[in-house]
Amino acid sequence: MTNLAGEITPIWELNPLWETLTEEERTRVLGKIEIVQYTKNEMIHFDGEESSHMGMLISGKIRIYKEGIGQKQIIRLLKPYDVYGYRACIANGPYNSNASAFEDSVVYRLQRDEFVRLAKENGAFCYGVMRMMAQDLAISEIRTVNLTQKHIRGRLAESLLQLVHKYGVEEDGQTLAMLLPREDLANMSNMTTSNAIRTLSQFAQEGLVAINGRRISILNEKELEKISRLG
Amino acid sequence: MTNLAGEITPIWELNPLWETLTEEERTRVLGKIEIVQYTKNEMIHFDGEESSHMGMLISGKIRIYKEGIGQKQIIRLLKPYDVYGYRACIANGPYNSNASAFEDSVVYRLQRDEFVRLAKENGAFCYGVMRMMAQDLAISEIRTVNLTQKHIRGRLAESLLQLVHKYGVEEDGQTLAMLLPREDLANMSNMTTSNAIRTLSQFAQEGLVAINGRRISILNEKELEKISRLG
DNA sequence: TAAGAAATATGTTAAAAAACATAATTAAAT
DNA sequence: ATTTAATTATGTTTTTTAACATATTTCTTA
Repeated sequence: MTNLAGEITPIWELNPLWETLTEEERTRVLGKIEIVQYTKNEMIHFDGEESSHMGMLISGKIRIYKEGIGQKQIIRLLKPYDVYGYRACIANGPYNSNASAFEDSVVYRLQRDEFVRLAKENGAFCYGVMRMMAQDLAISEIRTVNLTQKHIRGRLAESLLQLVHKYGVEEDGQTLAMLLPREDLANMSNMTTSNAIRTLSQFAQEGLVAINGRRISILNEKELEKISRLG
Repeated sequence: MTNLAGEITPIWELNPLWETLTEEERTRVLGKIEIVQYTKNEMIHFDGEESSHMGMLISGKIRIYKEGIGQKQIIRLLKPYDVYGYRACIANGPYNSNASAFEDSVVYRLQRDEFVRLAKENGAFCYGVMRMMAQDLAISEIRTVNLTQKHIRGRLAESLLQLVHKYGVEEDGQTLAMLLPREDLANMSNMTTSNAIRTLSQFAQEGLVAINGRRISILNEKELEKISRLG
């Protein structure tokens, strides 16, 4: 972790979450933000550790995950301008998941007390944070059912589609812009790495995807959706 | 569903969530609350249906669940003075789960717009609702890992312990106060009904619990905790 | 650039859980 | 009170997934 010096881009231009801040709050917050850099695979925070900051990813990619019984469970992946750690700050308690940099990443971070102060003094901001949390809660509950009830093929298909929607594809219109190791794909999909590798290569044999090392191209999105839907 | 007439008990005496309301808001809200009765197994709301109300359970028990691929998934069980449906109201969208009365139940319910108005006009109330949601989100994420990574015995042990902590035990200090059909126990624990029955009877053979029809007594909580912890 | 480590691939075996089957018991309805 | 339906119980089979094993390839890094 390295603290960087430099100009802070006005955060309300990066994520509409901050648009409800007053002029006074904007000035204050901009003065409080730290620019922090993490290197590939560096830990950002730990499950169980008392929350100290919330953050907004500026560049790079971050994974949020929990350590299960011998296996990691990726809860969500972040792309630039996504925020993280805000739930623990609001709960005024420990983080309930780990965060680590997927690749070299830069974040803006804000101390818990500053963030909580905004939520307490600005009702519109509070309401916005709450709506974001309501969204995350719905996603989490849907996810639980998907991960527990779908079979391996359905879970993997779903993860691939999530990657498409989260990070998009390259100019060819089908190659995932996110180059994810099989292990992370497995941790997203609640399966062992072996099974992620095996199932992905089955998908390739069936012509649903094309594999070129870590580069995965989605050849038949419709069919993957069907596999995901039917479990 | 039956609308009942009668006095509304001041809700801030039932659940501290409402304590932040001003005198004016208290009077207004009390005038808006409806008393509604549901009979055993009656549906209260459906997944996907546009949210119209949030509610607070006054008497009885309610299950919140999602329909998975051919199997229900119980997300949480409510006891009196728990609230439900508030997430969908805040998100200003559809419910993302089903709610049904586990037994004859009475609820106080409040229209979405009224609830949202409180959250928008009263920052302290908004903050309280948000903290509750932060709690629910943490629980949901922990639950996902537990349900996906623990084995059957671990999942069932965990459900039994949850029932102890949620609804408590009878005067003998060990018999669950909640008489849950095996099917619901299975739906809480992400397993088939057969496996819930089989595993529970294994626990009984091992002296961890005693079964008397639907009455389950917890004989060795320590050991159940161990089984739950180790998966 | 070579050696070592990590990641990917694929086959085989073992364990876990679902599906299926059928009986016994209990609860509900007439 | 008696029939019917639902729930509980338990055994057997099949499917699914993890665990294990071992090449092969691709990245690191010295």
